Order: sequence, then structure tokens, then C-alpha cells
Amino acid sequence: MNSKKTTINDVARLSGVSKRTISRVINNSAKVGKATRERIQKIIDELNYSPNPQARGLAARRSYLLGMIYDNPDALYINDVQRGVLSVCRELGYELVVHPCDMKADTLIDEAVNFAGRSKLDGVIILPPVSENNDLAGALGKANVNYVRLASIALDSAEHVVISNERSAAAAMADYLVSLGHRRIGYIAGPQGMKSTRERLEGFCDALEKHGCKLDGDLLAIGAYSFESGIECTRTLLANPEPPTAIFASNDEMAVGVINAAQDMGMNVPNDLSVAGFDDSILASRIIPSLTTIRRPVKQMARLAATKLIASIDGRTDDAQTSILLVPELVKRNSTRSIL
Amino acid sequence: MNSKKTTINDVARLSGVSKRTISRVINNSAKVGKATRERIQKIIDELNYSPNPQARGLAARRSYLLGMIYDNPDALYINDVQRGVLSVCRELGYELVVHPCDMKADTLIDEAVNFAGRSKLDGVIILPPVSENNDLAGALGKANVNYVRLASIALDSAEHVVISNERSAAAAMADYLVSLGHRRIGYIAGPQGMKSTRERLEGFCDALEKHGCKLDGDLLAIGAYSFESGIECTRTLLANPEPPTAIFASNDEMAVGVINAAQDMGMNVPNDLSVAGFDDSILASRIIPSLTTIRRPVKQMARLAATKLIASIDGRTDDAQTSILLVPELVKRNSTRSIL
DNA sequence: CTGAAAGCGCTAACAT
DNA sequence: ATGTTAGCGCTTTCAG
Repeated sequence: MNSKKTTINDVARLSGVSKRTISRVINNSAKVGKATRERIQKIIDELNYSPNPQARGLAARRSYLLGMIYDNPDALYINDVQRGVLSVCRELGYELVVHPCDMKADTLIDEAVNFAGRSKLDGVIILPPVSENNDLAGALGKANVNYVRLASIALDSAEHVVISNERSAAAAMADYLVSLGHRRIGYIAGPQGMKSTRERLEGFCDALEKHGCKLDGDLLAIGAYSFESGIECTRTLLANPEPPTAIFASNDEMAVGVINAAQDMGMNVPNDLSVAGFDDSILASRIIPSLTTIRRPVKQMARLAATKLIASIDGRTDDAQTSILLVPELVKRNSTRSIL
Repeated sequence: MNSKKTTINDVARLSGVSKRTISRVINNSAKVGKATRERIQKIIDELNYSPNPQARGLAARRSYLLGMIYDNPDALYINDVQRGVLSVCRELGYELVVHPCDMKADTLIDEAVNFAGRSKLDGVIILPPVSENNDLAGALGKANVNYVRLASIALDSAEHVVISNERSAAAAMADYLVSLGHRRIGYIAGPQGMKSTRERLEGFCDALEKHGCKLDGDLLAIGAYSFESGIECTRTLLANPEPPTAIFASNDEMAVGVINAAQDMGMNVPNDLSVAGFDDSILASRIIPSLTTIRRPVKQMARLAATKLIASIDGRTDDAQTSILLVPELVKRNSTRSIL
């Protein structure tokens, strides 16, 4: 890069103090006289000096590198999280290293731990659905790597998780559909075993029951969070002798599948069938009709995760343990209508 | 991390040679006896030793870190490029650091150069449309940072660019639409000044002319690669006294806008109007009707870019200069039909 | 083909 | 509040 990068020694020489003091200024150590600090800071600015992260890392056993582990089909979500995390990184002098992975690979855990170790990452942020893997979290913990998981429930201690309450979000959707007059509502769940599947489903059912209308067993279909599974489940649901007037698919991909399938069967959405999704992916606003859905506070979660992670790294335990429950928002669009 | 990580010294001690030799083995230096090398390699494997990247970087002025600079609304594209680049990184022992940015910010160049410098990146990959910024490339070059740009034309020397031929792709679309019997074809271009805008438009026009049907000036609209601009341009285009029978929007976002606008105006796609896009974004396969579009060889481009970049870093100039012209592919779906 | 010694740029005890 | 002295783990002259 620069033929002769300015080093801490240059700064030390020019300011007439030892490098130790410069180091203290760089690292915001408290034990520097205000005057000295300012004088040195000025010289640093003039020289446009910035410390070599590798040397710093080598000496302090720190890399100033955060990792992000994910296997998520939703590119927009990933992208949003990356940007959110980075907004914090930039303030605090970290960089973000990405690690997409294959959730189903049996090397998943080894590779993740190895990733963190080999790159000497200061910590990692894990996105759903990988974040639900407790074995991974355990392995990371054992390997002594800091981590924060993005999740829908408290599947770890406060310092290791950032939660958005999908249960109440699904409940809000139930409330909304009921308010539109729907009573027979089909539900397309995610794959069994996933926490988000359960949170969303239970939130929905509970809310429904509060309105006195239980979810009919015939109206519950198990999907796979994929477009195709949305189509398939819709066929099943609509084949019911007493078909639903609305279908809540527990993610947008499936909801878009519902719309496709319904139109294929000659139905009009929302006139013949109301459809709702979950995610507010890019699809939701582009599909015709635009999709009523739920928007998770992705950027906030990402920022919070990064903030917590760095707090852990710095050993600021109480900051790392703040537990804020973020609440998703209901986005009303054109795929749902009142049948009252 | 590990309370006591094994170091090169451990390996040296156990194998009874000096660290210099271990270092040679690690770095595949030629000057090591075959027997010694194998013996040492075995010990390395047994110890599960991997060199500390920071120490290595500090000593060798290398970080084994690649950066990715982009400001692209298409999350899927970014994600694909990330995965492609990473597939190469993993083979060659690099990690990827991401740097989304604001193309319009006047700090763009400073921040990018700073990003590379501060993190001591070995090189960066720049995605369109940021990649079209020659000032950025110039600044990077001057700062002595290796870079490779993803582009639609040869806007830099071979070692600095990976090209997909969008001109011929647009031509292929023209051929296809003409083959379906369309003669009055509307074209929605990208923003003026962008290379891809020009490549796609010229490719399209040239091909059209080969078929003896020039693009009517009234049927050319200037969009902004956004959904909204697609809608707006469609309104203009369809207000024409002799409206087009097909519209080729030069990206999917706009094409989806076209479909929305057309349906709003009571038209059926593809019965009353054929629509085509460019990108094969996730939208293309989900929208109703599914969108005929063009798929760039994104992963290949990404892999090629990473390969070139690392070749440059390693000083393998000829490898860095291979120039392969990648060709996008036409994806036929349901938004276009024959009017013959 | 291999080894000894001198750093790379920074932080961390331990003084003072 | 500031300076001194060792390293962190690796690569690289330069000898042999």
C-alpha cells in the first residue's frame, strides 16, 4: 500500500513522548493528561495516522473483526443485517467478515468454529435459522468465541441473543384478519422443529382463541418456508369442503406461492381469498396484489446485536446483558380485504 | 480463544528444525526437501496447527483479507457475488470483508480507499454500478491497492475487470421478441450515463435494426432502474397513439413495474402486452406472470474476479490478465407471448 | 537446502 | 501520568 506508512513511532517522535503514551491515546485509556492527549491527537490527525490493525491484534490478541454466520434464502434480510451491523462497526472501529454456510452440512459446526478461530474473530453474529442451532452455540461457547444470536425467543442467556417477538406479531395478524371478518383462516406453518415455526403458530392460535375461533385442524398445513411449499399447501387447504376465506402463510415466500396457486385455480386475491405473509421481503411490495405482511425490525436487531457483541468483547458485561424485546410491525397492503 | 494456541515454534521444536523451514512449508516455498516437507506436514496436521494470520500479515505485509465494495439495491445479486467470491477465498485461504457504501456520497472514494488501507486489505472487488466509477478505480490504483471491477464493458485493463457481455444479451432479447412477432417494442432504459444502460440499449437497437425494425423514438423511455420508474415509463409508453405490443425493461425491478402498471390499466400480460426484464432477480420467478428475463453468470463472474484478484496479489500477472468474456443467458417465462 | 537473528507495529507488565 | 522493556507469531535477509 503506502510506500512508507506512518507508524506509532513516527507519532511518538514528533510528539516527544513514548509510544506507550500514544498507544494510550489510541485506545482511549484514561490515564493521559488532557493536554497531552489533545496535543497528540492533533498530531495523529495531521499525520493521518491510523494504527496497523494486525500489529494491534497481534499484541492485544484482538482482531477488530466481527463475523456473520448465516444460511438464509432471504438475501434482503441478510443484506439488511449486514448493513445494520456495519453501521455499528464503523462507529466502533470493527470490520465485518461474512460466512454464508450450509445449515444442513454436518461440517457446519466445525467450519463455523474454525472460521472464528482461524480468522481470530473477536466475535460472531448468527442469523436465523442457523441461530437456532444450540449445538453450534455450545461449540462456539466452548471454543471461547463471543457470539450473539438473532432469534424469535430467548434460546440463550441475555448476552447471547437479540429477540424479536414473532409470537405477538403473529397474534397481531390474527387480530387483523378477524377484524376483517374472517373466521375460517388457513395457516401455513414453517418446517417442524424450528422455533420461529412454533412461535408464529402459537401466537396465531392463541390470538384466534381469544376471539373465540379456534384454528381448525384441517386448515393447518405444514410448509417448508419455500415458494413451492406455499403452492402445495394452498392446494390442500383450498380442497377443503369448507375452504378458508383467508390464508396466513408464515413467510412471504409461501404467501407468494399462495397467491400464485389461488390465481391458478381461478380465484381472485383478495376478492375470493385474503392472503397474508410474514417478513416484508421485497416480494411483498412487488407482487400483485401487494402483500399484507409483518416487518421485523431487522436493522435495529442487527445494531443491537453488534452493540451487545462488542460490549461482550470489551468485557462490559452489563451492557451486553441488556435485554430489549423488539416488536415487529403489521404492514397492511392489498392482499387482504374485509368480508363483513 | 484457545488458552494456548500452538505456534510455529511448537512445530519447529517437535520437528527438530528451525522455524524458517516450517515457514517454508506453510508457504509452499520450493526449497524444502521432499522428505522434510512431508515429515513437517504430518506434524502440522497432528497438531492441527494453523498459522496466526495477524502475525503472518504483520511480517509479510499481507492480510489475507479481500474487500467487497458495492451499493446495489439488488440484494440477491450481492449475495450471489459474495458466495461466489467466498468459494474461491476458501480454497485459497482468504476471508471476505464487506463494505456497502453510498454511491452518491462525496466521501465515497475516500471511504473506499480508507477502508482498504485501514484494514490492510490485499485487494478489493467492486460491484456495479460503483464499479463504473473511474475516479474510484484511479484512486485505488494510486493508493496501490489491488482491485477488480465487475462490469459490462472493458472499462479498465484486463487484470482489473471481469466482463459479462450485456450488449449481446440485450440483442438476444431483441431477437427473441422479434421472433415472437413483435415489431413495435417499447424500451425502458436505465439512468443516463451508466455504461450498462448504454450497452443494453445499443445491443437492443442494433439487433432490432438487423431485423429491419428500428426502435421508434417514442417508444424509448428513460427509467432509473427502480420499480416506480418502471410504472411511470409504462404509462408514458402506453399512452402512445400506436402503443407497443411488447416492452423490454432493462432490469427486473422496472419490468415488474411495467406489469403492475399494465394490470392497473386493465391490460393482461402477456395477452395484451409482452414484458421482459433483465437480471433474473428473485422477483422474476415469483411475479405473476413469471418474467422473461436475462440471467447474468453472476457466480462465475464472482469466482473469476476473486481468482484474478488473488493472482494479482500473488504477482502472477499473466493469470491476472486472462480475459474471458462471460455471456448472459436468456430465460424464457410467461410474460412474453407470440403474436403471430 | 537449512538456520540464526532481526524485525513487522503494536500492547502490556512493570517501573518511575 | 508517563517511560522502559519485552514480547505477540510470523517472515525475511543473510549466512552457511
